[in-house]
This record gives sequence, C-alpha cells and structure tokens, in this order.
Amino acid sequence: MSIAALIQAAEYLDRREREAEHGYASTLSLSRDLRHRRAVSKKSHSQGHFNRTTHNELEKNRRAHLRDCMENLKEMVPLDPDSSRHTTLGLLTKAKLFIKGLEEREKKQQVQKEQLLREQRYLRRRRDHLGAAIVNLKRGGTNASTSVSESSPSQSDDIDILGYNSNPSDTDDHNSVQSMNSDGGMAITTRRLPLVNEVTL
DNA sequence: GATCGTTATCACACGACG
DNA sequence: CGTCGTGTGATAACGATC
Repeated sequence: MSIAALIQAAEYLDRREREAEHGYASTLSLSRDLRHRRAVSKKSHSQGHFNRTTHNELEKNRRAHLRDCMENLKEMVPLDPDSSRHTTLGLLTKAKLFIKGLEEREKKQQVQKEQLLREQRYLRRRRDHLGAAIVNLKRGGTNASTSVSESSPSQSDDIDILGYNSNPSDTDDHNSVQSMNSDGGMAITTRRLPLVNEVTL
C-alpha cells in the first residue's frame, strides 16, 4: 500500500470523524486542508494516539484556567469604574502599570524606612549619652570640691562621650536625620546642642 | 541514547458578537 | 471593526520503555 493511499485513507477517516463531531467537513478552506493533510501524514508516525476531541477538551480547560486567572487578576487590579468593558489587553496593561506603581511605592518606603532606622539609632545614642552625662553631673554635684572637669576624665571630653565626632555612624545618622525631609514627606529637624548647655539646663 | 506517548503551550484561522 | 472563544496543528518538554 502506497503512502498516498494511506494518506487518503487517513483523510477519509478524519473527515468522517469531523462530520460526526461537528457536522462540518466540507467547509474547510483549501490552505487549511493542505495543512491538515500534512498533519495527517505526520501524525501517522508521531502522534498515532492523538485524539482531537481530547485535545480540544484540554485546550478548553487550559483556556478556562486562563480565564480564571484573568478574573483573579481583575479583582487585584484597580480598574476604572466608568469603563464597563475590560478587555484582556486593557486588563494586562493596567496590571502592568499597577505593578510598576507598587514597585515605585515599595522603593520609596524602603528609603523612608532606612532613614527612620538611622534616626532611631541616632536618637537612642543621644538619649544614652545624655543620661550618662546627667549621672556624671549629679555625681560631681554631690562633691562640691571637685569640678566637673576634674571628676571624670571623660567629662572633659564630652564630645567623645557623646561620640558625635568619634563615631562616623553617628554622624551619618545625624546627617540622615537632618536630611529626612527630602522625599518622605516628613520633616524632622534635630539640632545638635553643646553638651554643656544641654546638661546644665 | 533512541524512540514513543503524554501533556502543555503557542499560533493561526474562523465565526460570533457587540 | 475589535475582541473573544474555539478548533486545530505544530512543537517543546518530560517521563517511560527498550
């Protein structure tokens, strides 16, 4: 039996199957028929068990899944209330813009968070140093014969106690606090006062 | 490693619909 | 006319079998 005869037989069976399924067989366009014929010849050696109905069902399921995903996406993406009909393309475009907006927002909030953390570190250190300075002053106050500068070697070096100059991270924190109002919509201004003035208030 | 069957995905054509 | 749903073939990916 020649290959041409096999192709013809396969074509005939295929036509009958198509008629049984859809009731249309003769409506195929010429190009489509040619493609189909090619496919049948190829099918004979590669996809012998290929079932068109099964394939159609699988494809329907796949598209139903796609629709479900699109519905889920529609619920997640804020859409214009006025536009009643949302096309797939429109929805995907909106989703893309929405994601970009979220990413931008996340970036800004991350910067703001880091600035706030720096500010927190700076203020905590400042609080600790001020507390320590007050304790030292009180200790010096009970002993009237001793001057503040003599009672503790560190007190004569109050800048070192505070670490304003010795600790670069502190400087960084402080500077960051001062430069907070650049983006985050938040303006915190803390001025560094001389320690002596602060503790002798 | 080659072959085969299965599954999933993509692309195209086509008809329906608003 | 644009969009969508469906049918269909092609193809890649993957596991099973030899």
